[in-house]
Amino acid sequence: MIDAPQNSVFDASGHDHGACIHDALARAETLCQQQGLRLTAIRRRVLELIWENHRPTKAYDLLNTINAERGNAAPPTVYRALDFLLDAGLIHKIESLNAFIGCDAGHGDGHPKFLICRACERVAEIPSPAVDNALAREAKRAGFTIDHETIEIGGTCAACAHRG
Amino acid sequence: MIDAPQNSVFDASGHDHGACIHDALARAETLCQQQGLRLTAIRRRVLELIWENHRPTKAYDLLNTINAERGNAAPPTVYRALDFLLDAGLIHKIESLNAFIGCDAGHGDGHPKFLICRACERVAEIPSPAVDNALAREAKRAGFTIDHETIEIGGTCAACAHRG
DNA sequence: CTTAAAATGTTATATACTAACGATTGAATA
DNA sequence: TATTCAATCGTTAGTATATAACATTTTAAG
Repeated sequence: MIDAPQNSVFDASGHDHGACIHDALARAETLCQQQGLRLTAIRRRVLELIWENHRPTKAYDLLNTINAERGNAAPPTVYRALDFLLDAGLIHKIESLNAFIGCDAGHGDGHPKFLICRACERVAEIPSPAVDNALAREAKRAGFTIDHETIEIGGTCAACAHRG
Repeated sequence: MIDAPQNSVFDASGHDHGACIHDALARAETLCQQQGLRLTAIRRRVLELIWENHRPTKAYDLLNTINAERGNAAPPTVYRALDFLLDAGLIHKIESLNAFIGCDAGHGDGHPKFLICRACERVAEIPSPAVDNALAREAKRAGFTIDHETIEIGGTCAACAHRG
């Protein structure tokens, strides 16, 4: 009963973290190559740190790490890398946490939506055509054209609820 | 003067702005009286400024205004008033803008959801049981217990789209 | 090679928010 | 009415988040 829950979007069982990071970086390399974008050393390292952390990661935590490694990072160093990664669709910003998380490519064509566990700080990026459709209907009713959706659902994941 | 769009949740036609502010403050007075909360001068003024602006309003804009009026406001002056108003449900925070807007009491029991026009900066608070239900189903599927929803849809309102 | 654009380094500053503690106010009641 | 305790507010200081502006370096294209 202490095991991680099965069949959950938060499920980490069978998760090879090293492979997960590696895959994310490989996907980033491919995407940048395809789009003619430059995944420079700093940008790559920032993306890697975000995936290593595997939780919403703060800009200044990245800054401190990079500084420890290279010694000469200032805020713009990190924010510029983050801006690049956001524009490339390789990370998402969690507005309600002022933090950043890797895009897990699980949301397909829809807008990204996040379940955020306040207990373990993990985030699940979920697809939901039903939510997208409902929002599209509301927007249409209002004559509103959607550019971007910020959908961040805070609460408690199954595993943390079980732990009490 | 900004043109008033027609037939929209953004619709401001037939909108008597003075009455709108007055009504919001009257609702606040009533609610505080009912709940035994104290709508002090600062809190009342902050709420009034937010409604006067009728757009997402930044804490430091409030601070500057209050300072011009009273001369001795510091950040905690404004943030404490904002915390009170948030707790009382009289305003909402728009996370994607780090700004605050009056609660228009239009969302009923559901979680608040916002359509945010990037052109005119106006915000419509929309109810949508369909969205709430779809999210509830997704959460249930994931074994996730929802505490709070941040739903902020950015885009262009009908009036701004028409203006080109 | 040259050069223009992109990326990065660097300094400074703006914006967002909170901790801590003393002073004041106000409502409840001795 | 005086006392008192909690809520509110004033004030100082500090931390966290993010951007402006301009100099320098790197890179890809001509």
